[in-house]
Amino acid sequence: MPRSTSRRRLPLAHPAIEEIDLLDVLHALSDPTRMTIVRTLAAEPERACGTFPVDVAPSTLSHHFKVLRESGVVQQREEANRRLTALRAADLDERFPGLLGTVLAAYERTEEPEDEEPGSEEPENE
Amino acid sequence: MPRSTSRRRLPLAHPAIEEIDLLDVLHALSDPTRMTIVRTLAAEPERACGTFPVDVAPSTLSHHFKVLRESGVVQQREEANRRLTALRAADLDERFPGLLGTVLAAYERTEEPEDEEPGSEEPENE
DNA sequence: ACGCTTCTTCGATGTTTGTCGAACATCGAA
DNA sequence: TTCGATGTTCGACAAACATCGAAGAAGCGT
Repeated sequence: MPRSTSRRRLPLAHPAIEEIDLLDVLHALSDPTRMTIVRTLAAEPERACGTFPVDVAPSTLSHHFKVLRESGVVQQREEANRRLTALRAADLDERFPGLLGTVLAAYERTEEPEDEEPGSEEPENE
Repeated sequence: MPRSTSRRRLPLAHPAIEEIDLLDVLHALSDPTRMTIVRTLAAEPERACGTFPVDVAPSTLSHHFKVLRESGVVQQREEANRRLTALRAADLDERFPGLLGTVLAAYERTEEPEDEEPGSEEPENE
């Protein structure tokens, strides 16, 4: 059996900062599941794939991570048998200043109550 | 014969400000043709459908306007023969402060040279 | 009344997308 | 090495989407 030493170890192609396309980012953010992932990531530095508060099959989740990664929104690194995902907040902010923050703020403003926030959960009154 | 007086005159259903959905807006903005429309509109108060610098069939254009209108990004009104489209910049800014401006700025930052800008066309040097 | 301009609606078409289950790969632990 | 936990890749599939051409509707001009 060909021991390719590791297949998941392949560089995990992330786009360079200058390669990040705005339309790709907007598209990546326009899906509910992916937006949840991004919001969750905004509150934590890093997180394993399987630990996100989304309700889809593992393979579907994997697909969404691929979209987010290839659009430059998130970054993934291998750690043992897990894959840790992080927001590329700084990179995005360099490429598109203020964009991520504005989008995130816009989302939170919309879904204020009765929405289990992944990060802080202070009951905000509108 | 029922003179409905006009069919295109129907209110042209636009979502109310509070009805505007962020994910719908992001999706609307994630298409190249629609982004061009929005950019064009950002430079002018109003414009007729057929006068946008996009290269698609009229029916396709109509479809894109529908997406933009139903997501709350643009507003359309009848004027004689034509349908005038305008950006709902103020509404969007009330709903999602800063979003439109940030996205637009992000786009311009990306496509600096060799992109025929719909608005001003001074040869800017990067 | 007739035609011209503008724009929409209606299929049709081919592509992309979100979703799943099954199978596979990797790593750590027993 | 055998297991279990984690994730990915591979079809498959239905729904959504961008696109077009043809046909239709409204209004302006002649």
